[in-house]
Order: sequence, then structure tokens, then C-alpha cells
Amino acid sequence: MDGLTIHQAAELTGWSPRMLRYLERGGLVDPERTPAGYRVFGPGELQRLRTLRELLERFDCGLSDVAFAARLRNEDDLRGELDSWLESEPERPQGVASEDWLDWEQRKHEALLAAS
Amino acid sequence: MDGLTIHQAAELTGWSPRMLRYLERGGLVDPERTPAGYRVFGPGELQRLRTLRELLERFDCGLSDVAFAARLRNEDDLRGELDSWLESEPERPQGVASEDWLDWEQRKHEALLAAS
DNA sequence: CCAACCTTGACACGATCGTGGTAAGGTTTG
DNA sequence: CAAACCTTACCACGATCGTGTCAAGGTTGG
Repeated sequence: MDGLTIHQAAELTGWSPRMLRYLERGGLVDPERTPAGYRVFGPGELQRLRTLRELLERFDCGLSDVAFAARLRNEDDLRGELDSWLESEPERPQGVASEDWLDWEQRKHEALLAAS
Repeated sequence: MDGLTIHQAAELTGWSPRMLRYLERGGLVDPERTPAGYRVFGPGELQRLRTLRELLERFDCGLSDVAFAARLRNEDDLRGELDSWLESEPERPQGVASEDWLDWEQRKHEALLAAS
């Protein structure tokens, strides 16, 4: 057997064995199995696991976010509809905020100061 | 004033006023304001809100998912890294599962039956 | 000026997420 | 065969999400 056990993989990637199983349930990793059902992690999987860790921390996002990004790649209609919905976002006035808005912000600050 | 108040918009879109404010906090909608700070919803925003409802139900996803999709559009490096991570996914054997895996599945069923 | 709106902020509550632990049982190895 | 692994299946717990409700106060229209 030329692969690592779940504990060894955990040791080398920084994940806990518990989390490695959780990641598998979420479809984010998919190790091979021995005939007896033991998970076997190869070098590629180790790299993916380390990179995943780095990704999550660097961009401060959750596993469900990554899982959803995976959905976006696989489900074409979801990606399409979602993309066109986001496309239609009416961008706020690109210049300075409207006088009205400034006015409102200003009043808010006054109110805050008055309250303290 | 040629826009709708938050209650009217709620009535017409199926969202609650509470949720409309929540959606705004999440950056998923961004209504104009009157000088006094009252939200003003235009026809475009109403349409977006209805479409959002439909999206969420049709694809069974959450607001945070949509918000994350928005992040993906705006943050190029996030999209890039995430995409290349997903790209590297070692696809499971495209054909039938390996004999080993089948074997394992079979044993699992036996174990389950034996337990009951 | 008063009723009926609107605003923000807070508390609350069930559901899910990310994690850990532990139990019950199969496997591998010295 | 016993120790040290592995497996799945649970219970638990804090954090966050999606929602409702309520309080305290500003705005507006009859």
C-alpha cells in the first residue's frame, strides 16, 4: 500500500482525522479505499488539503463556500442564473454619494453624538 | 417620491421588511434613500427581489451562497485560486467503481444486516 | 399635533456549520 | 491473540444564519 492512513495524512496536513472525514462527506476530498474500507491518501490529496487550508484562511471563507463554488462549476444553469442576477445589480451612483445620502449620514452622526 | 416604502416592497416581493433590511446588510440589495434615511425601492429592485426568491428556492441555496457568488465576481484572486483548486480535483475512476470499493460496499451491507 | 409610518439596535430562537469526543465493531501486525 | 490501528454512528457544543419581535426615537401627512 503506497498511501498514507488518515492519521498520517492528518499529521501532515494540519487537519484532524475527524475533519478529513467531514471534508469527504462534503465532497471536498475523495481518497481511495483499501479493500477493507480504510482511506488511503496520496501525495496529490495531501497537497490539495494543504492548499485548501491556506485558501480558507487567506480569503476568510468557509467550507460551505468552497462547496458552493464547486456547485457553480458543475451546475451550468445555477451558474448562469446566478450570474445574470448579479449582473443586473444596479450599481450605486459611481461618483460621490447623492446629497441626500450625505445628508442622512450626517444626521446620523449628530444623533449619535446627541445620544451620548 | 416615485418609489415604494419598505412595507410596500415587502408586500409585493414576498420578503418581510425585516428581511429586506437583512438583505441590504448582506449587500444583496441596495435601495436608494430619502433625505431622512427612508429606503426607497424602485421597480428594478422589486424585480431583483422576486428573482432572488425564485433563485434561492429553485436551487436550494442560501443567502450566504449568493453573497459568496458575488464575492467570486469581484475578487479576482479569490476566484482564480479557488478555481484552480477545484480544477486539480482528482476525479474518481470514471468507469465503474473499483472492485475494492465494491467489495467494501458489500461488506458494509453485510455488517448492517448482521447488526439488526 | 397625533397617528402611522420609518429608522437602528437588541434579544431570541431553531437550524445548520465546523469541531471534538466516544462507543461499537472490523482489520492489521508484532 | 492482543495492541493499535481503522471504520461508521452518535451526542455535544459554540458560532453563525435566517427570521421574528420589540423598544426607542425620527418623519410625515391629515
